Amino acid sequence: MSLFLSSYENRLDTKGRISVPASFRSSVMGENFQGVVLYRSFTNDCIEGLSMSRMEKLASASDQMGVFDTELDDLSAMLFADARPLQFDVTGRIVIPEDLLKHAGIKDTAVFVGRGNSFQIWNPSAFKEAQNKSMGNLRKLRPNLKIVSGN
Amino acid sequence: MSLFLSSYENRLDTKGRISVPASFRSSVMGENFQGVVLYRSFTNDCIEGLSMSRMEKLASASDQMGVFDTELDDLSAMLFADARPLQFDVTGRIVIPEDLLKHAGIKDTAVFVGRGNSFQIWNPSAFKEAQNKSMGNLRKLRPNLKIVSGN
DNA sequence: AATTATTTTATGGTATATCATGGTTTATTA
DNA sequence: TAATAAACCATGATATACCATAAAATAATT
Repeated sequence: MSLFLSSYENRLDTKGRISVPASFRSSVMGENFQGVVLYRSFTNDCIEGLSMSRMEKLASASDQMGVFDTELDDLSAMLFADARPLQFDVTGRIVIPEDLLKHAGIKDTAVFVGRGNSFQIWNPSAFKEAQNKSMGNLRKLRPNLKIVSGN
Repeated sequence: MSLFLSSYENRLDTKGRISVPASFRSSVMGENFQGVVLYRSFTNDCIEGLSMSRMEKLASASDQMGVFDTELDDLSAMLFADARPLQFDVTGRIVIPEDLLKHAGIKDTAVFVGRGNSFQIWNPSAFKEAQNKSMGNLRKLRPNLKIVSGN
């Protein structure tokens, strides 16, 4: 499974359909579930996205840990209850459920934001704001920030 | 076997019949028992649900451990005694036994809640309450909560 | 490098199938 | 035979499969 990288701004049509960026689709290529899993972010006003294979990994992890870790149990419970498996149509679109759109404040345009093993879907202006904010935080905390270079 | 994901609110008809969500049905597709196994939750006022194949896995697991762990033995004994195998009808409905409904306080509407490898059936308002509670727990314990990212 | 051709991708609209739900009839069994 | 449960049939709402076009990106050609 390849990574979710870069950002793409796409439009929703009248039925709430939206194209998943082609590069995001290809990172799910070869898996048996041709689609993504979405859920409302617990921490931000945005939608979180995962591949089904990753979701399955989380399931087996929480299966084994759950007995001992009630916190993790709460977490995974919320996650699985909220998670929406959404299959691509022939042209690579999904329809994002109403409550998810509402949670992210998305109306007619959305940004898909790569996050490596996952991705997020944002209202475009909300994303810019959040981005500025975290950029500000970075500058504040690390005036001489350098990206680690390593092979 | 695919995962039980998302939540679905369905209605019971006058005979106690209720549609098992199509996506839950499809996660049992291909198994020889076309239905689910239900039992009263030990920890919550709700009904627990499993596929038959998973029930069988639990059986063999407790077979191996049970000899040494009397607690686990008691637990699995209760589980097997209480478990009800319920076959789908042609349209994908089941009738949930009276005592299970009573235990979960379900009257005319129920929510099927995905939990990964299992699911639960709740009274809608009771579920909302429980969900708020565990969300509260999470925020309290982990203000900077992040979903596990790893392999 | 500029232009054209070809493929991929995004978007819009319509038709079809699926699903949840209700009702009716036939079998079971107490 | 009355009561109960299982099989059968019907339907409105909704989602998804299908078809068509526009825009963009890539490749090919001059």
